Amino acid sequence: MAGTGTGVPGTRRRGGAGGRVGLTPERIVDGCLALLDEQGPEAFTFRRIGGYLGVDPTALYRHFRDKDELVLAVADRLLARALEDFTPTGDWRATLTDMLVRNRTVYLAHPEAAVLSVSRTTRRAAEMASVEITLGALADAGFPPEEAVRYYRVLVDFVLSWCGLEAAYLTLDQAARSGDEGAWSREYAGAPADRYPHIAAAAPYLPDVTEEGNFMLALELLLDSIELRATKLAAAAQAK
Amino acid sequence: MAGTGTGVPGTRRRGGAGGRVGLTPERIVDGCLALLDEQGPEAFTFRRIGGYLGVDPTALYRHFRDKDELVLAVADRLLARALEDFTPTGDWRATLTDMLVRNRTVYLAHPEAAVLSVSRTTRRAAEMASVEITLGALADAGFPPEEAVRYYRVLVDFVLSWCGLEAAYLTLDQAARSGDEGAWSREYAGAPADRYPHIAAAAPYLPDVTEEGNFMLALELLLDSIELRATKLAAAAQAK
DNA sequence: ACACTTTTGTCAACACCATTGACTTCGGCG
DNA sequence: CGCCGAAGTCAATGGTGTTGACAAAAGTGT
Repeated sequence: MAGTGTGVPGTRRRGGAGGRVGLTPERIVDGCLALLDEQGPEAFTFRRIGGYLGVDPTALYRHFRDKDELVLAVADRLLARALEDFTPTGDWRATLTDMLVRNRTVYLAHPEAAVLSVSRTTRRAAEMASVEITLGALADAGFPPEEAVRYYRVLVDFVLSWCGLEAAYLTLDQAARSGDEGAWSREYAGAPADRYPHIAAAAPYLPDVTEEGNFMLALELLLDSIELRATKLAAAAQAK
Repeated sequence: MAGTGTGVPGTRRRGGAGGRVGLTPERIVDGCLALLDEQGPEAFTFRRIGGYLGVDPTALYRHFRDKDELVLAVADRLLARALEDFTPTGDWRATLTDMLVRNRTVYLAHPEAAVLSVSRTTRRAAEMASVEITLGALADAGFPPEEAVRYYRVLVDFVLSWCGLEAAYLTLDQAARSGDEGAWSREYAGAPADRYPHIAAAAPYLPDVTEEGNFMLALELLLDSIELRATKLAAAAQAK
């Protein structure tokens, strides 16, 4: 049944497709992103998306089999957006940093989509491009493919998992967040100093740690080690 | 309200508490873990938990204000289990490694519970103990509190997020997993070598990366950098 | 031009979810 | 013994994703 008709294959809607085309996957995805920006993550609902697009909620099922597929579509749009105006430089470390930071930025801009998508692999164009860039940068650093693969996996799993956690955190509703974030420093500061001396000593500095700075520090630590190994590798090759 | 009565404070149920005590928070949490292990994460429902414990679902509200509080209790139970037979050694790096590996082991043993709990901060006994140990190890390494706090946050967020991703991956249903995991190496191996030369070169080595080895490498990279900074710090202190 | 097929949106309904309030039952304390 | 608060039950509410039967619209084949 699918693939019948006389239309040229590859065109937008081949031969015999009818219906009022007021709704497209693209428009739906755009609507989801706009809706998520305006209202919170709790607005990511078929009913509210439908209402936002002026359409019956179940009409979305004509374009996406279920909610998971819709989420993946939104996620893939985000990945593509992260690479939109990206140009790798000659510095492999700057290239890696730039790309990972871009990924984080785009994920955190739409946390609920990130939460559901970081654990999924799309294997589409945007993802392939990211992988190629990462592996290329590691090759520039001087690593042979079998070693570059290991660092690549560390870096990609690092950024995906980290963003997943941050995004999950942003997705918590108000009650849970106020219970969490605010109380961190407050409750830790109130810890009995005799039972938890190190916590008591460290508590005053806890609010100084920002999410952004925390991510950047972790990334810096990882890249420091990788760079160190690269220089050692180069030195060994030199010596031989 | 709380703390009234004539009973000895600290006893199980103080003075004037009545009712048939067939249900305790401990029993509920145990039931949740057992239920999550037997059936999937989709079993984490007041209705199904109640049915599993042979009790009305709404009875749980007598012990936990809402579902979120129940999740926190489960999360803290996992943390406590990770610390059960833990004894820090004199080597700060070995201590950190041991504890983080323990956390991962416990989380991956209960992936469904891990997914729900890694993004939450419990601020309860087990978590406090973990934090104290971590900060203590970093203090042993020679870091002042304001710097130890930063590395502590990196390490805890690293292990939580990483385990969250691994656990989320383990909990994917069959359809999504077969779509994901198998195709990784397979589809990347089939990538056109002219468009993705680095992927083509690295593809043969991709199956060599195990989840366990990947985690250990990431942890090693982080600790390498931290240790390096510790030695530099010690050298600077020596020179002065 | 007309019937036909396929798509697209609508409507009503189902099953499940967390959560609430009123009600019953129980147990220890005064 | 009577009381009062705690523990458990029951029914109901408003929300969710998802499904199936139906109606209208747009292109195609003849």
